[in-house]
Amino acid sequence: MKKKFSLIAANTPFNNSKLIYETSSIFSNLEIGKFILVPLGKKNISGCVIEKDLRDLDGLDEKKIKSAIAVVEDSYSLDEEEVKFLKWVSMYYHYPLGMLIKDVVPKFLKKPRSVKSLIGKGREITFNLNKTQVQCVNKIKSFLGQGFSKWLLHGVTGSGKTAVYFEIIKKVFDSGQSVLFLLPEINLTPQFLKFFQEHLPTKLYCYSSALNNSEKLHIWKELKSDHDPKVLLGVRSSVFLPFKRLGLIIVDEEHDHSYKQEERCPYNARDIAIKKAHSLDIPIVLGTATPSMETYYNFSKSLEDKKFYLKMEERVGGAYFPKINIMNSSSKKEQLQFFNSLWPFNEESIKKIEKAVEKGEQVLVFVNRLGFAKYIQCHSCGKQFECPNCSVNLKLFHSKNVLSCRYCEMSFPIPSNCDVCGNSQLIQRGFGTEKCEQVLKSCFPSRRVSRFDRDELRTFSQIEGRLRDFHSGNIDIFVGTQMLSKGHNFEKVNLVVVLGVDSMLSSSDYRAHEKIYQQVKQISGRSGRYSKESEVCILTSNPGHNIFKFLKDNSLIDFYREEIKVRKNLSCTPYSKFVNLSFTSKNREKVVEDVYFALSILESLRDNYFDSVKIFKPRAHIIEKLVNNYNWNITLSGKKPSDLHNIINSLALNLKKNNLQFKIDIDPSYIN
DNA sequence: AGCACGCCGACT
DNA sequence: GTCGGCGTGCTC
Repeated sequence: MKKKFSLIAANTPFNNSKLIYETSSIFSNLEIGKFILVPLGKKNISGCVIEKDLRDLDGLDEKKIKSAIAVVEDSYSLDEEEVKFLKWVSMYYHYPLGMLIKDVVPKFLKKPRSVKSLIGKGREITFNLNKTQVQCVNKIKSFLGQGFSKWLLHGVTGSGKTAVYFEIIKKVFDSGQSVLFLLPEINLTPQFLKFFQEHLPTKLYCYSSALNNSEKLHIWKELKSDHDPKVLLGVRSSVFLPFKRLGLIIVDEEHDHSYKQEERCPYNARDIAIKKAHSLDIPIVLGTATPSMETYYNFSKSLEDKKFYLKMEERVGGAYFPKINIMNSSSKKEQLQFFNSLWPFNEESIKKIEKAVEKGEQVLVFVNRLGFAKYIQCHSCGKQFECPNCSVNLKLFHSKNVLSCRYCEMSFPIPSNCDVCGNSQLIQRGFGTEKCEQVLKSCFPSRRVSRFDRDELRTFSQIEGRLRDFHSGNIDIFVGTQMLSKGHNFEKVNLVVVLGVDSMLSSSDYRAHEKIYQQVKQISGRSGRYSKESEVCILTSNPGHNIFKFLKDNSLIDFYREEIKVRKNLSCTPYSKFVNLSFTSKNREKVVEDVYFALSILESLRDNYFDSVKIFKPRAHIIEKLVNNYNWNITLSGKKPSDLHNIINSLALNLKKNNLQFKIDIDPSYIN
């Protein structure tokens, strides 16, 4: 009998993860998508069949090809559509298919632990939808079951997006189809889950990092075998789940950067969801209060695009927007921080907080940094205490009484004097949540001040406990990081104080302003959800900055119009596509040599074939040394995506010959 | 990515 | 001596 060969995608970067095996001796009819056990080196590993009956052995000597061993299990396989889809993701992100499959398909287990799907109670609920909500629902409904359509639901915080989602989801159920509801973070699932559980009459699933592999595999298998309509609430990795009869995808908080995976395959789940909706020919709804620049642009290009751009500009129940108050934190009086016991707050903000708590309200304080001080410095010689493994200063934590690095595990006891000059006066620079907590506690000794950050709260139940404390009124002032800014509904909060905006303003990333706008908007959404009068105080040493004008006037569209001009002039996203190439080595000279070698190849490729590609000079990553590895980048940009993809492929071929590895990040979420 | 192999420094 | 640290090289 003639031998048959198949192409297998396995978890190895070797040969771009695609390996050829002889499969005819064991399997007469092997299907694409099956996982089989194959020998690789001295080990047996599992891989997915991506092509069968190969005619071309890619110039490989037949003797070198080994025989596959066994099928992993019949019920554990991908179907051809999934393989096709994953192939596309692998191509688009230039990430080896076999490693992608390993990343997004739950590992095989004989007997996965079962997860009880929740059954919604389906209690009838009649929303009093306002006119805008009804219009949005009707528009989207009229396109359901009509194939692919892409919607932007741009609704300010508190405008009632959930009700709109709910109505559409119900309609999709009526036609017997399932819904994928994507959320950027696991902490946002409970509130939606609770609501859907109460009012939807169907099976509900949650999919997030809170599940272990066993539970993930169980859900994965259940989705494959069970055709009943269901809703799955999930984080980014759930775009890869194998739904049967998927009728709708919703991407909530579309602009959120948590949709971008930074490690392994750096994909953006929102973009993949759009591609998935397109290939399944179903509608997709992107919801947000602050669209990303690229989404805003995509929905404003033409009149036709604008038809799918739905705006909800009012808060339901006629609630008002908080007043945005920009405070100068570097007025003369505040400047002398050593004599100012209120720093990083100013007098005005402390007074506001005092007034609010006296009224029996609660106050939120946002700080974008953990710890007590950003770093410490010798007063005499200026020495800063740097991490020995990373090119960053060590951060001071009072609670743990250490200096520690946020990138590696290193921690040191706080030194009593400078190891260079012996001086014992070490100044604390910068601030974090701990510092703010301390200042507030000393300002308000009789009030209950509490912290909400990942340093203080390590487990899911700790987070829930602390939130319960706050909701029940046991906490007056809550100091937290971004993890407090999303999703929560606080009844008695009408004052929010935002600190640390200045460090974001000084970022070199071209998206910095967009991010600030989105974050501040998100944070202000926590204020005054149930009140007519509420306020957001932003402390900055640069109150005259343009961005604050837009924030104050609540004029997002004006801000975007201004910002998009900048993008156009600088040829940034959405006018140009970016790709980041990163090179790493333990040896600084080596990485610099590598990156300039890559540059020379790129330049000649560009000159000969891809003149639409723009190449930025190699430069060190913002944190050049990370856990003893030196990181350098080359950024490419261009208006022709195909040229970008082709130049990367050519570069990869060239560098492989030289045994040089690098990482590719398509549409990176920041550029330094 | 794993994994084995091999070379060197430290320690019962 | 031998245990174990991690640099290097290989895998259809």
